[in-house]
Amino acid sequence: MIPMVIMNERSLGIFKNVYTMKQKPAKTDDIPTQVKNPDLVERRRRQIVDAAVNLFVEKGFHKTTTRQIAQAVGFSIGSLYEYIASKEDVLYLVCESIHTEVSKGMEEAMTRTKQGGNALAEVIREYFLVCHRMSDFILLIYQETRSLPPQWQKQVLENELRITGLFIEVLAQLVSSGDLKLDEQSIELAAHNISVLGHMWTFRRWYLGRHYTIEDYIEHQTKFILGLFR
Amino acid sequence: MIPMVIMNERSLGIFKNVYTMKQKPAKTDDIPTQVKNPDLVERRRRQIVDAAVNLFVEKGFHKTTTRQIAQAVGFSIGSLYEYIASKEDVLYLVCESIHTEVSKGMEEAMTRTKQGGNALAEVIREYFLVCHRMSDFILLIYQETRSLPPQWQKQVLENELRITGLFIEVLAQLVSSGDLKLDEQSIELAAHNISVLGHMWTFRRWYLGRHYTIEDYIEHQTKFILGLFR
DNA sequence: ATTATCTATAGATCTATAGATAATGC
DNA sequence: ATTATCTATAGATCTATAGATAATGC
Repeated sequence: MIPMVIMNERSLGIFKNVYTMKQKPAKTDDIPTQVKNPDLVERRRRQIVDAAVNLFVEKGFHKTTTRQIAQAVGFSIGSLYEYIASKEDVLYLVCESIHTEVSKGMEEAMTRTKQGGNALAEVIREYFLVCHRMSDFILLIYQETRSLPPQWQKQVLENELRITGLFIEVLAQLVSSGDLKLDEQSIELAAHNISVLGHMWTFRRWYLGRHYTIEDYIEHQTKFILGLFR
Repeated sequence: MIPMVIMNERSLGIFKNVYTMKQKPAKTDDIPTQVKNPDLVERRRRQIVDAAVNLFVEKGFHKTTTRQIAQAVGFSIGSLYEYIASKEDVLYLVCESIHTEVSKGMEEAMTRTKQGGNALAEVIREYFLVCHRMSDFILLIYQETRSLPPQWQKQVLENELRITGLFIEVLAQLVSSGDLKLDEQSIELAAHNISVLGHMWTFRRWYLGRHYTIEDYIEHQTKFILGLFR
């Protein structure tokens, strides 16, 4: 379950509905299949995703062929097309799965830190660690979202907003508890900044990774972000 | 000419050679051509870049065909291959040209603001405006750098570092003039952050552009970045 | 003669499907 | 009988080049 963003509606009215969009019906309904057994479809699609995500990370979407995907999964090209209708479908399944993984990581982090004193620093830390673990996959989303058909592209972008919404939630709580004084727009932009600084570790890792550990990075960036609130 | 990063070597020794890498010989030397006249090569390649960049922005690199590029330039597929040796060459020319454009914008900005009182805010402003103007093209680099052959990929990443180096330079001057107290690593990361927050406007524009003008964005982000230095 | 450009196409893929085969359950 | 899987290939590209043609300069 994706936690809804809880916020003070009076002070944060503009965020209503933007960061809380319901998820579309599960992917099983979106992508046509010739196979009747739903459990089998789910299982096989998980296999497809597991094989494809590695190929996409390694060679990119366009340079990976449907045959390579089928081979990596361990069945024939014909069978692959029983579970999807096009190559783009595989990319969508992959993007979906990555976002689910990130969301799951963040949910765990949120419940683990909700009670703590310095909630913001804790959440930033957990988020950055998720970005660290998911580095290759987040990068993939940056690079290949545009290869998706428009309606799915939109869905991936909404997923990004949902994660940004988690930071809005934390910041809004700090505001309503009086620990922080920020207007609506500043809260929103700060939340986007946190999201993107997490991603920065993934797409500048070719440089940062050679000069900083993830712990260095978290420490410095947390100081930087909290600098706003002095 | 790319301005070298001038810095206090004692206090900023670790940056030596990393952000100041010399540019490789001009692209004309890197990419083979069948045509003898160098002026013609340069002129035609400019035409190729102008046509290709728009196609790549519109459809992406992989979904653009060499025939479409040739047609958009206005000559035959055969002629196209007199000026390049592979489709990847066109992508490299495009990436090169985008970086040259961004660098040019930043150089102008740097000379225009160097004398001013609040140098950092001015430079940030000018940089963000460059990102705004070059939005589609910076996004393209994020998406397609990985489609380049490794040696050119590396060159594109070095170009990114050069731009980050400009911010290091400005920050280092503030430090040496006593207006700012920051250690080496914090300066470096702050410079990366500024670079990436400029890019953020390009890759989250689908959302931010509907809620903020570029002026709003500059105002808020400048406050955010300067927050570090109170 | 030399340089630049064009036409026509070789050669290599790659996606997606039709039709055949094997496995499963009544 | 029904469902899942496989083999073989149609059909559609797409990159890159060979060889022919046109333009330029001595």
